[in-house]
Amino acid sequence: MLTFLDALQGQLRAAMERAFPEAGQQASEAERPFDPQLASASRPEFGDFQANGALALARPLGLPPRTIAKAIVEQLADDPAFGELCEPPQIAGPGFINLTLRPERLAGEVARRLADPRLGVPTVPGPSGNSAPAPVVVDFSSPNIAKEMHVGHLRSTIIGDALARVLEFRGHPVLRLNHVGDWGTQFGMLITHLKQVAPEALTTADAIDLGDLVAFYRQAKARFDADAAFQATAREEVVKLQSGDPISRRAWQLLCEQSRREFQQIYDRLDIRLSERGESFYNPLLEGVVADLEGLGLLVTDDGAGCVFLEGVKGKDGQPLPLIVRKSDGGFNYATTDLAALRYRFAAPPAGDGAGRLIYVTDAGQASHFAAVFQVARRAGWVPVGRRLEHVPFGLVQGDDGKKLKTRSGDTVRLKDLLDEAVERAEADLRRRLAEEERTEAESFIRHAATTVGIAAVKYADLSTNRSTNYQFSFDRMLALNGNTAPYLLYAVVRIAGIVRKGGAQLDPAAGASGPALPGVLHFSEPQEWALVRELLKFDAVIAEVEEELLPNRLCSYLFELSQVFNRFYDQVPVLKADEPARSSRLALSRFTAATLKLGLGLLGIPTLERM
RNA sequence: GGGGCUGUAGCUCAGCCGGAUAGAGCGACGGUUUCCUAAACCGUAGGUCGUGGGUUCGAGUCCCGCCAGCCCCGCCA
Repeated sequence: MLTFLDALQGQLRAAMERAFPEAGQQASEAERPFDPQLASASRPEFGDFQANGALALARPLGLPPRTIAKAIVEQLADDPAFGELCEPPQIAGPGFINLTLRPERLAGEVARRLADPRLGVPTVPGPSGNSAPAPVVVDFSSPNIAKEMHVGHLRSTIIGDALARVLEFRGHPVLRLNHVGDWGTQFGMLITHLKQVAPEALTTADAIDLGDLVAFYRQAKARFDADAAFQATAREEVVKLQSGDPISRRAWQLLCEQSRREFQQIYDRLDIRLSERGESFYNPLLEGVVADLEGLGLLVTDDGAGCVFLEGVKGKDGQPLPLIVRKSDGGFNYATTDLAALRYRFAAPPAGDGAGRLIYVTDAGQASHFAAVFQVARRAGWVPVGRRLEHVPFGLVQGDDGKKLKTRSGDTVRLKDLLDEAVERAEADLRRRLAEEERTEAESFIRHAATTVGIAAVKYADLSTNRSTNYQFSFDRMLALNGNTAPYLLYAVVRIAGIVRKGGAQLDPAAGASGPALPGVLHFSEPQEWALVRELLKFDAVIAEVEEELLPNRLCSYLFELSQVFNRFYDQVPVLKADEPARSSRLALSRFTAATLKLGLGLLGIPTLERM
């Protein structure tokens, strides 16, 4: 619908300017040209679009809104391009202009998209001619080395991946950066502990298997908290590591490699691709960041700490709050690292990534931290004009009790356990249904279907709620076969795929040439067909919206609504039993629906099944 | 004390740049097996959109006050 929307936007504005030339002239000169306020129709009976611009003009023009609407509609009647696109407009209510696209244009658009593997979603053009668009950095997941991935990493990982997929599909080069916590004072105690319990690991390859890193971390932490001598050694170890001591460095690498292997198991299960670029990467740049802030006159030393005082952020005593970038002991902290990373990502290659847009997917609790970092970066001039810098916050994962999700014993929920349970539940559910229906399926089929459904349920539950609010985690709800859930959508794909198979049409548009030919002209007559056509054609606008607003739940809602509209269509209109030419046209709509659901779910990081 | 987020049907949540009669799923009640795997479809009931003001032709949406919950606030990330 985006191409139609663009065309109508221009036609409406031109009509408004022809209807009210003087006011239009003034509006343009004031840099506030007429806005037709074109939007999707709020109800189907109003057509495809509604233009609300006449209402806003009532006051400045001193005319009743319906009179204004009438004048605009009269001008539209003189525009042949408009006449080819739309039925005659209707004026309704206080002065809305309702627009209905001509059926043959809708049908033509369906045919065009069916022949396109991208289903009509355009790719972004380069900024100037042939050159590639600037990359988008999506910073997400970001677990800590030597710790386990837990439920706290779930949303960042899943939301970040979905956003990256949508941006990639739109043709942006995307840098998926895993900003892992691989640097900092905790490595002092970890390395000290490693040196003492397994010194051979530092000289011999694969001498030990660290195995349970979490237990290792706990042991180190326990000793650090209890033993003053250990503490002192650990502090010295931090200094050694930072000064590049080879043995300390080797120990650090061992810990990182072990963690990386464990993280990768989770990423493989979730089918998530990430480039690791941890905090240590920016280590050599920290000095320069602070020096440059000082050179810019932004740095103030307060209580021995290097601070940039924030504008518009006041503390308890009414004094401005600082962002500390150099600790009183001379060390740097996460704010310094975040500033270094931000600057590097915007900087032109080869000294940086040359990013056009920088997206941080972290929990909402870090909002003020990022606001502070962003402010300092802007004041330092590290955010080039025209580039976008966005924190994409999300709420907590809560249990049924409305509190932060914990295990029964009160521990943090490990991501591995969470995924295991989802898959186990999906499998039990599938086996029960197979038994009820007296179906027999291969073990490999059952395991594959259960894994797909279980993981999809976890992902979809997270993505389908507006990310800014906390969300209540519930296996029962996410695995429900009805409602806005992954199982419902996956099953919709299976059913529609079944219809298409039986009807003999090709599902994959890319393979269209080898399958039975589509009808040359699509014929639609029933309102249910038109409702489905209109829903299908919204896909491009939905993708554009997710790209802009970074809200995956908009795509989820769309896919769910599309399934519902399809089910209504299939319930009320015969497809396989219809006579030609309706049969082919209806099969084409079915094929289009399945393709849209598959593509949309794919962009959410959810693979589909042919049978389940 | 300051700042942020949240508050919409019994429950879980949508609600796009302010637009026409506030939506969905679950749960409850009632109806429907001519095509695909009924994991569906149709209908009924259920709302002072936390609350009080304001702006506007028009407010769930914008502004201000208040209430409640969660989170953040100098050297952890």
